[in-house]
Amino acid sequence: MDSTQASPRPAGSAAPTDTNTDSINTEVRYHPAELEARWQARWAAQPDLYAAEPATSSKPKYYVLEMLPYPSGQLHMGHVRNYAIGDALARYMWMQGYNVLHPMGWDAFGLPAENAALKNNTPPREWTLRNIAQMRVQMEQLGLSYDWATELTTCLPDYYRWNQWFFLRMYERGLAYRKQSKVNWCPDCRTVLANEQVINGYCWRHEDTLVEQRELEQWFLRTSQYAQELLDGLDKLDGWPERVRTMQRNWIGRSAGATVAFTVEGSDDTVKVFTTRIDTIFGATSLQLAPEHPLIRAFADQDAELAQRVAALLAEQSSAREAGDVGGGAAGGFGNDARGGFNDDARGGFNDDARGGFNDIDKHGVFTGHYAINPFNQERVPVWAANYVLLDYGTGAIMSVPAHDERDFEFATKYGLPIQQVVREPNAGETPAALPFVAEDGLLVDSGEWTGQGCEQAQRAMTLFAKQHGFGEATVTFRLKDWGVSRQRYWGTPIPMLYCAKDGIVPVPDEQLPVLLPEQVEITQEGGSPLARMPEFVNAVCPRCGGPARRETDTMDTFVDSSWYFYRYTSAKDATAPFDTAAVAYWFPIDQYIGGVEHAILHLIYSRFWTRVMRDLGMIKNDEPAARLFTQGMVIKNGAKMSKSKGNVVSPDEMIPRYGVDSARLYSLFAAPPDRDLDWQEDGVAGVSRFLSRVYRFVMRHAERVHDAPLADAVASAAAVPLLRKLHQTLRKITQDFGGRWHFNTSIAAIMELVNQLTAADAEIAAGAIPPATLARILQTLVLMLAPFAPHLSAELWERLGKTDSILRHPWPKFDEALAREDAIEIPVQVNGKLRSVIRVALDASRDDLEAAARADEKVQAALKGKTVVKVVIVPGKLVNFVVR
RNA sequence: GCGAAAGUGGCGAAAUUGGCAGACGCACCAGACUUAGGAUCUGGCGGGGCAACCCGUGGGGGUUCGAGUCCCCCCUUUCGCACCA
Repeated sequence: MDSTQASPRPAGSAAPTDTNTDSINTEVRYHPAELEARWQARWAAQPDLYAAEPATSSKPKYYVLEMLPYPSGQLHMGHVRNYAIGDALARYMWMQGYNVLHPMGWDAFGLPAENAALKNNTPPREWTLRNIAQMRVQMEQLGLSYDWATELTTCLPDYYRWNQWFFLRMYERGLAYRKQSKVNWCPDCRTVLANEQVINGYCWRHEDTLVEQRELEQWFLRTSQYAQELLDGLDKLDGWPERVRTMQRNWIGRSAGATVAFTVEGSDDTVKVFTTRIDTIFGATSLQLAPEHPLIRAFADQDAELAQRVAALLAEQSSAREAGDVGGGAAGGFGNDARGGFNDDARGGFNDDARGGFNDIDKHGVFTGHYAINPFNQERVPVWAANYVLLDYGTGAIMSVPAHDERDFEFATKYGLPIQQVVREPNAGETPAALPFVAEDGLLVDSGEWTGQGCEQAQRAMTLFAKQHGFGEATVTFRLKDWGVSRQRYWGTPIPMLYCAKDGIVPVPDEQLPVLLPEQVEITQEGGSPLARMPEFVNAVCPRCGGPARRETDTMDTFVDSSWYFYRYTSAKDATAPFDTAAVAYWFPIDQYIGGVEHAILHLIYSRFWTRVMRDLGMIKNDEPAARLFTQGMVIKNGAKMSKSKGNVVSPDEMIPRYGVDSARLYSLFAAPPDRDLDWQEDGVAGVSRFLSRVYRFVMRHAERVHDAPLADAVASAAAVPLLRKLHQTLRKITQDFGGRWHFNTSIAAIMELVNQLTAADAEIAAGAIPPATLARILQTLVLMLAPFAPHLSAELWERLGKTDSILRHPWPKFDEALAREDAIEIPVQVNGKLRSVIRVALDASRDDLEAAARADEKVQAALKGKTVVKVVIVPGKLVNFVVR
């Protein structure tokens, strides 16, 4: 920023004046670029301008946060919209007297930096830090009210060392563990992915890349331990969108039922099945096991032909998955989604109909030749391997009840397995329901001692019976699995673990943290983490025995970084702890969190988990990170999501020189309600810019008149009455919008209406029809109302009005209900529900007054002529309706 | 397939509880001021009709004095879930 701009020019010489002599054109004109640069320089000279007061402040606190971005290097209008919403709220809350925390940071680890390193031969750290510097300049140009003193960058050791610290704490408590298991492998990322990062079988970053399953040893965090609590907590999160809560409920996927052990005939082995319908167990006509089930393996080991058929089943399964890929290929590149927050990592556009087909693949199965015994009725049932049974859900085995389950019915029909009905419709005499009959309101038949019971009663009784006889128990199953956090990538937090030949897995001691990520590293296309090829990183000393140890070379999922970052903003420079617990106790939970809905499952479930872990470590008191969540809509252009591949990305760098920051921001709030998608139209930005220009010229025309005037609402002239009324109506609406619906588009429309009315009275005002004290009130209130939305223009005009205090902390004005009240209102008069006239009556006109006034109206009389009035509907303050024949 | 949200002028959108449909803005049209206008100002702007008036909120029914708003059926779009036993 040019230092010569650091002080304001004296009033009157601010903007270049036009050379012509026209009376309107000689007026000062709105030059946003010059005005905004000047104010930004002034603000930059006050580094603590947006600093929150410490946690000891007596003011009520307000923590407003926008999701931190991935530093791609370029802001787009999705970011601008996200930040404009948060910034308006922060500024409003400051003016309302709150102690506001409004920080910003960088989600700076991640794959794009490695890709860029390969492409440009630039080290990931350098590329990332350069992008951050560029984007910070862009943010400063947007005039956003961030306290940069609390800025955090997740790829720097003073941040990621705490990822490692938390990892060790979780390891100590058994919440971080290592296991060999089947994991999701993205061949394009060349790393493992968490379940949350696989969407319909595809990689979340590579929407055309089918995720493979690999058997690997990996680090996991025990999210499943908190599954029930994460689910229960959703009921209390009434400040979160229902949509997000539903998505999380689906993801957690709680299912209550029972496990029942079937004995394998001719052996001591049992097969445990999970069922939510133990009441239908008398109708079980086979067991279906996942093809990968250990028992199937055991059978196959002794039966070459079976082994071959199971292998064929598995092969078919994977080829069916790939068939689902056909036709999905046109979806188009990375979803550089236009919403703000973590963006460039997030992809959109998953729901092409062409994909997802493999979810509904044909059912295939193989009979193993073995049988199992139903413990309830001692019947033999055949044991099958079936492709529709999932290994990693429940026990990987089911009892198949074709009469009462659609999938089992389909399978049994195909393979000719018996179908045994054990539940009938509750009302006798009805024609029997078609099978499969899946409702749970029926009565049991042919079910031994439970025959005649209702389904729910039987479920309880049969579960208890199984428990008492030692072959079953009530079981709750969750879809939510543990979070696989190992990544075979370089640009992430090193997992602070060592492998010693003698002592096994050994955690890095706290005092050796951070385990620094080496900066000089060769990024290649080869598989595996480049860290594994660096002896100076890998070779370490075992802290237990002093012998040689090998360092873990996997890094952490970048979602670890964003799982707790908002806590550190409260004490971002703390070198001794992840955060100051007293500061967190004051600031948490976040009062308002704002970001895109694409993290409804990912970031927002991980951070809810992390919060609970920290609570159980005794570090914090809150159960949830954020009391309120707002998911803003995307910015689209020409009917499509902004994306590089479509070439319709709009950068603030092109908008700002043309229209100014205030215009770009105001447009992003004006063009649509913030929760809806916004169609970017440059003409619309121009329109908003014209509006700000009208405000500027109007205030500047009359500013001199109000210098030194005391403020007064007192109505001293007839001309002032309608203007003051409109002023207070507008103020009331905006105040209510901030506290309620957040429909800033209509807030801004209301200010436009006010300005239209004021400029229409321009000549009167110029002629002195409004006393200076009243005019001062009007102009100041107008400027204050614009302050959350157009901070640069407001600051300028505030000063031009002769105010010397900072508008940033000036108290938000209070509306006056009496002044806002209309003294007369227009009431529609209908005849048979059709509008016939509008009458003007006193606000408190009685029913009789209304009817008399309506009947006196000429148009109403014409409409009633020759008709019989059957009824008159009168709603005082609303309408009059004559019902006639 | 299941669930949710949405569908209003040429465009973005308003209409907080059933009560004047289309606020506000864009685009467009006409005019003023101009040597000039991507500036500014004034007026117009859902459709039909000279008019009185009629029609109009995805389509069809219904409730009501009165429906964009409530109920039923259907269509379309978006989002979520989708062998979870």
